[in-house]
Amino acid sequence: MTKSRVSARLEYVALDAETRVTSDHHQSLRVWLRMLACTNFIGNHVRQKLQGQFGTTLPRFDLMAQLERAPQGLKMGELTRRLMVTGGNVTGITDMLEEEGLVARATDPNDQRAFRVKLTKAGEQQFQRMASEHERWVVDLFDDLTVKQKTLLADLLTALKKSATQRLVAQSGTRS
Amino acid sequence: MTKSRVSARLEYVALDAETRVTSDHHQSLRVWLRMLACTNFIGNHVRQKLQGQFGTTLPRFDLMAQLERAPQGLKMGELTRRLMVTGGNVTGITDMLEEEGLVARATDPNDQRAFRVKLTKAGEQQFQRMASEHERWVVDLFDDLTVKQKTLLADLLTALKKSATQRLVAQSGTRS
DNA sequence: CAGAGTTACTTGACATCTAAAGTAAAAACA
DNA sequence: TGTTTTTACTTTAGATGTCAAGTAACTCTG
Repeated sequence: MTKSRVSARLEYVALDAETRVTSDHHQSLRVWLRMLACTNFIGNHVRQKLQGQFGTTLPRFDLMAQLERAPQGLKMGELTRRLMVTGGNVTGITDMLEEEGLVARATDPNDQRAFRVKLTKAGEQQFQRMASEHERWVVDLFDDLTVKQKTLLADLLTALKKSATQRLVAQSGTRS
Repeated sequence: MTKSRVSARLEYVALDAETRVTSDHHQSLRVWLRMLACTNFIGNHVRQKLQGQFGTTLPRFDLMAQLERAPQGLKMGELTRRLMVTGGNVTGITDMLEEEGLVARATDPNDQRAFRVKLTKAGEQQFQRMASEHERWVVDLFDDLTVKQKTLLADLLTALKKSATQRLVAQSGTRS
């Protein structure tokens, strides 16, 4: 009810200068919610496919994807940064993947505290099988967008990431 | 291995018509990853703010946000659809919010199985306080984007959602 | 109206996640 | 050199999340 009322309001906003202010004010929020919905939708789909066809999960796939492009291995901290999750989480997922024999922790010769996490042979093989399928799924979902639209979307996302990062830096700078 | 080779390849793609096909093929994947990174980044920020300033969580806020625009209340199933999460999850979050006195389950007169979940007075008040802050955070993160850019982004996301939805429908249709 | 199938929700097992506290090694420094 | 501080990772408690099985109420059929 209310949701449709909101949508309805947005429809005739273009006609009403008074309401337009409200619309502009809410624009960022609406874009954000739409983006979140989109991401959830696609993410859910990919997750279900990954579970159904390979019996694995999205976080495990993501971690393996990071390792796959780092043949020399990655330290836990590096994985934390790249996956944008907390360290404890990386520890847990790595434990799981290690139990499954897909990754291995190798001691870092330069630092006894750290590990280099690498894909095992089995991990590489499994990842290769999953990666091409994974790409197919994503490409398929994006299929109605033109190359130009995708380029535009990528650029806007880059701009958004930059904006958000700078705002965050500015804010934390002010705080101290 | 393959992935880093891909990145390197993407650099000089503009010069090579033969390779451009490959680039186009990977474009959707790259857009998707960028979108995911963006969403995670902003989501993490909002979550931390919500935790720090109001001691609550993003899923609770999201659920309350849905209820706030539905004064007559929403059934659990409706929440499931809108939040795009499973029913068990909605049950859990609703339980928490109910314990905190922010929402209430009212029996549905037409259906003894169902509830109408509503915000309590306290819930409404708390949500109002959170919502304006929440919007400030988001607006701030989007601040470097122009109105035109945000409009464009919203439109592209709508197109993407539509594409993904249709592809999904087409696929499940084929399957049966 | 009785039985079968649906629907609405909850429960249980388990995998992610975070935040915060803990451990041990490395680095900085006095 | 010996102490302090950082850094790298793990552990813990608790909140989400999924999926699948369970329960109870509705609906549909004959």
